[in-house]
Amino acid sequence: MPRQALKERNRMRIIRTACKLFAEKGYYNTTIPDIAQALGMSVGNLYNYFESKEELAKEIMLTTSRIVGERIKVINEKNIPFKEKLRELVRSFFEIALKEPELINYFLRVFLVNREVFREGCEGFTCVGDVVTEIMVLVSDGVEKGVFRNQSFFTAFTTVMGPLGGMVFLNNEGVLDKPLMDYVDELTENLWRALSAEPSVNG
Amino acid sequence: MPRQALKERNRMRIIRTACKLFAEKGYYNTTIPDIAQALGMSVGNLYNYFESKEELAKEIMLTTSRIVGERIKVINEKNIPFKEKLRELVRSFFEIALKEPELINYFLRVFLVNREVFREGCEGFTCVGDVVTEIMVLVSDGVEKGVFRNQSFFTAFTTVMGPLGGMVFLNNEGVLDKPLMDYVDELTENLWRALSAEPSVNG
Amino acid sequence: MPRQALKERNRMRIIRTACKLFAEKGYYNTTIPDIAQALGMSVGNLYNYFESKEELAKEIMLTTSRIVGERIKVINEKNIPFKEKLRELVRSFFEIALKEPELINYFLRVFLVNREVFREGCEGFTCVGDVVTEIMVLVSDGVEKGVFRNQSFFTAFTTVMGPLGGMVFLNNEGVLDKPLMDYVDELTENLWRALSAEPSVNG
Amino acid sequence: MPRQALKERNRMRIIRTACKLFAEKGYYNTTIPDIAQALGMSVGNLYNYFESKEELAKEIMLTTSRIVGERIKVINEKNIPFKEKLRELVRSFFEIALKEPELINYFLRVFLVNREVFREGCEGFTCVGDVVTEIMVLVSDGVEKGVFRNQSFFTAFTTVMGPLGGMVFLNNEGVLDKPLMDYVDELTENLWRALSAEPSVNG
DNA sequence: TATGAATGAGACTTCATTCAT
DNA sequence: GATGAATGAAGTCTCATTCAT
Repeated sequence: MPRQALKERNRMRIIRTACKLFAEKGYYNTTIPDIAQALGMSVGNLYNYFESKEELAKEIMLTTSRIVGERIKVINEKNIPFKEKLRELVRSFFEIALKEPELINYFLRVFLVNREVFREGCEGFTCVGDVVTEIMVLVSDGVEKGVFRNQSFFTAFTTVMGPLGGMVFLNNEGVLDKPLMDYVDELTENLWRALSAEPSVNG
Repeated sequence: MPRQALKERNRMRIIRTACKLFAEKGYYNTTIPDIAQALGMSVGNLYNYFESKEELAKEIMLTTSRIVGERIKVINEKNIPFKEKLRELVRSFFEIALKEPELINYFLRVFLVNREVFREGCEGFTCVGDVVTEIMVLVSDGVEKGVFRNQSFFTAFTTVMGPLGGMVFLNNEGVLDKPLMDYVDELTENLWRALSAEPSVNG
Repeated sequence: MPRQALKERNRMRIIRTACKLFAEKGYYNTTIPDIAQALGMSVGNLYNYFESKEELAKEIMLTTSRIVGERIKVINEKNIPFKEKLRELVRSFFEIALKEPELINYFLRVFLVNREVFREGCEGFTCVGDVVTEIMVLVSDGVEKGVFRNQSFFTAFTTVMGPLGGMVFLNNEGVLDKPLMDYVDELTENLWRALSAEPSVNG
Repeated sequence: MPRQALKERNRMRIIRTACKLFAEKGYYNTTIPDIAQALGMSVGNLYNYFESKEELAKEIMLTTSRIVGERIKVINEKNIPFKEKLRELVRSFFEIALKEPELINYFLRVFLVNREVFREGCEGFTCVGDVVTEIMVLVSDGVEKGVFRNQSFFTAFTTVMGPLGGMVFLNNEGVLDKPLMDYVDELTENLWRALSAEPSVNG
């Protein structure tokens, strides 16, 4: 394998491992030696790949956002009714939270919270652009097709992502009384009704 | 003023000041000397009031939750339609976020994120019980009156609180293109539709 | 009760309580608040009786030495053979160690070890003079009567007190396989032979 | 020199230096920065070698006990009368106390006194096993050969070590009126008589 | 005399980062 | 590229002592 490819392979290994640790223990409770040890690599060598802990955190967010964004993109490209798109989104989000929890938890526990870390270089959500973009596509497609009410992107975005994040959080905390997946339909119904253009009698 | 009352007054001053700092800079970026300095008090004396940084953080969450819970309680006790209750909730939440941002931000930036800090002593959301209770009352009242669909408390809870938290977060980040208060109606409409028992044609 | 007497009574209570705490936990692991709490007294008031932690420690040693010294004096004044005096000394020392362990342990764990605390004001063993004096009397009486060999006071002193302290230490550590009192005769025999003027064949 | 060996060399340097400081000033009066400064090393680096002050203290005791144990072992292996073995023991102990006082003083001023530090990991005198073992060998050899009276190991142990420690202590305190070495014969005589199997007229 | 809140110096420990090998 | 010993600033917490009440 060429030099360059080996380095890239290592880079990805570091990102994945560090992502897991950060997501589990939080940014400030994960030390560089922790990460190095989990990788079976020396501390010094880590710095050959990332110039600082902060930069590593940003790279992880970029990569993670790209991965999650692609999953949503697949849904967007499906030729199914919008209510089913929402259901797929919920299901897919929950599935990631269960199978690759670090992807969602990194977002919830590292990105959303340690704003100071992402201040420079992630202005205006650059670092999570891929996810934001796909949600934007989902919503504006629906509006364009007359399926969703026309509304500010921000309310639509939080209306969708807020509950998703919330359910995953509660699941992580172990307070849900059923498996996460059992909430898919109920939550989908809420999201659908929230966004749908269908008339509401008292609305 | 008696000794006891003075001490209690001081305790509250510490809680309020520390809450602001934690909410602004995050738990790990706020040091005990920072708090002491903001209070014009010695570091050692802080420890006469709270036995550790963690314990202080928990007390803040308890107090904060009690304050916010009472605001919601006022709404719950109003004799107005449920859609208006939701609107009041959104308005009230946004108002707090604007006037006393530390109350909401402490929750978003400290409690939700630094789980390790609240592990012992806040099991099962004891520390935020007051807020959770009032939301629960709001929802189950609505269900009882046939105004809201019957659904799992958890989905209802995240459906309401997720978007609220999300909007405040975006406002903090400065990405919204209008003042936060301008989103009240739009968001209320989403929440109302999401919970409402009114028929949805395709639902 | 007159003012003066009340104060003296309190002084003794402080000395006894502090002695116990110091003996149990060591000088540096016992805080002034610890002592105040054990006394049900305020920290500030403690300083009305002793001007510093060090001074308190010295007063304790003086008092303790006086108490132990008196016990030995009683033995010295008995009209019994010297071997029996040694046996009484061992028995008495062990008895104190069992019934009022703080008296011996204060000496072993506080006085002998934290020399810096007793540097000023306890020069040349002033603080434990009473015990030293009585041991000196015991030995020189024996020498005078021709029962003990004439030897340097220091070797005689350590020959007697070293093993006594050692046995109490081992007992505290819980490593002895019999009750402390069961070692009285064996140890007495050693001490007697060590000091005795009787001829030793190979000596 | 290989990395590994350098690290080990450093480890020993730390142990020796810290031993001296602890022995001179006591455990609680010796700070980590004190030790680091004496070593010309940074505080942080000390923690690359020992994970806490307590652990360092235990390692020192182990090493020190090993060194002293070996000195006694040499005596045990000599082919000389037991009285001479005792004399050699006394002489050797005093010699160490004079030339490498930290070895004995660490034992007297740190180990014997700060029991809380050695509670975990040094149960049952594990940390000073080497010295205890050699004394045990000396005594039981003598008993076996019929030179010493048969007696409980504990009384024999304290009968020997108590006076040795006592003399060194008095020497440290500067109260002896002759050089420490001048007491060798007198003390040997005491120890010999204390342990010897030879008949004692009144015994 | 009695109280206990307040002080502030200082203790132990952690950790991102560097750099000689 | 890889190693890990070394740095040193900074964090949390402790505690003898004081002093206004």
